[in-house]
Amino acid sequence: MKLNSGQRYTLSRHDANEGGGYLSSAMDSNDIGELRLEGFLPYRLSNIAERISQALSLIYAEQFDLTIAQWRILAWLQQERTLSAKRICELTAMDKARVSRAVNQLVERNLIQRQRDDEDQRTLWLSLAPSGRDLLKEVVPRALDWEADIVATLSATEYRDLLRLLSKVEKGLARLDSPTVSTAPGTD
Amino acid sequence: MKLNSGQRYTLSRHDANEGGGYLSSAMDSNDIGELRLEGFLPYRLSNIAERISQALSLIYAEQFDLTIAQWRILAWLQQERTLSAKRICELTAMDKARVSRAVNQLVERNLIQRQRDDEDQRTLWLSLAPSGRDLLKEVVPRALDWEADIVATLSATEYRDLLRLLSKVEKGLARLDSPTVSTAPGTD
DNA sequence: AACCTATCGTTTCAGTTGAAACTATAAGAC
DNA sequence: GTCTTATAGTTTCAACTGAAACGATAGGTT
Repeated sequence: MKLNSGQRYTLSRHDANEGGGYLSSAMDSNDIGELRLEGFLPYRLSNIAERISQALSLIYAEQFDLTIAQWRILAWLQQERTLSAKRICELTAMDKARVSRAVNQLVERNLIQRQRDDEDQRTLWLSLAPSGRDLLKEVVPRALDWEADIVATLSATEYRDLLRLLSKVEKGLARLDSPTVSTAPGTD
Repeated sequence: MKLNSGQRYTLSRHDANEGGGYLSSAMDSNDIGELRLEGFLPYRLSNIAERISQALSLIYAEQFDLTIAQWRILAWLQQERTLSAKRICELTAMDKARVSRAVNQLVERNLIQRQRDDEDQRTLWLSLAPSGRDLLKEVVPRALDWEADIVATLSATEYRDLLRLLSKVEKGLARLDSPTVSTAPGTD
């Protein structure tokens, strides 16, 4: 299988897509060593995600004075009741410095509360403060309303399919992120 | 239709999702004024996109000393032969300062060329230099290979569906991005 | 010609970011 | 007890970012 215009490279984790020749857009590109960005998933995803984030952050920022980091933390706390900063890092894929700063700003604004763990003085448990809960009651409907507008072009089935396919991509990602567990029992 | 736990808000661009009750995840949340992030498309997209970008940028950065901005510009130039900085801004959703700096770095490294338009001295036409073309011949196969690994969990149909659904979302976005044309003749 | 407005790209500057250093706590080894 | 190593979260610092100001060019009006 001629993978890419004679170029050789060493680490090929998969040898071939057993179907052969599907994944049309990307594979077509591959055959001649060129890239068609419209068919390159990383590009498409980050492009769309960035546009959406930019547009959505207008709601967070202008109307509620929240950064994206702050909003994400609030949203997760609303869902999980209580979380450590470390867990938030994992959930949001933000680094701990960013999380630390956003958390501090939220605490200063009295939107969330911080409490030391009794058994491990290093960890702080974060949870929504009443005013944070109130704020979310205003932001969340707007965010959901806005999302509904965006996806109005999709049918119910398409919407579900999209989420499902994204989950699959996420799984593929996780598989590569932890290549050490290749033969492990698997925690899924 | 009870949209969100009694909260009222003024600008609701759509009145109802005529299907009613579909978009399960998001709409379920909406009914009780809470947000389930797993079903919130903006969150899912930016989360996955960020993880992918982070992972992919290891290839660009560590092995080829390219920032994401630089890589995007190279990839677009490979595809379009010649572009102005302005057009690159539109294509990549990056602001012009960022593009300007990335372009300068690429010119310094002799990966791209810059040439003034004869008729309009303000615009500079950018194109790949031979060494830039050579570099891409190395990077592109790796990027495509990496992508193939990620989407190996998807069937050919699923992969195409995903791209198609992303396009639909993009269209929804574009529709909202230009809300000024609501009553105008419409430039679509 | 002079003037006004618009556009392309660069630069400035203040705010944000993340890698690495750091502080404080924990837990195991001796 | 004292080491040593590990972990949670903070802070430092240098790099990056983007909004706004800028310089240069274009095109229209008078």
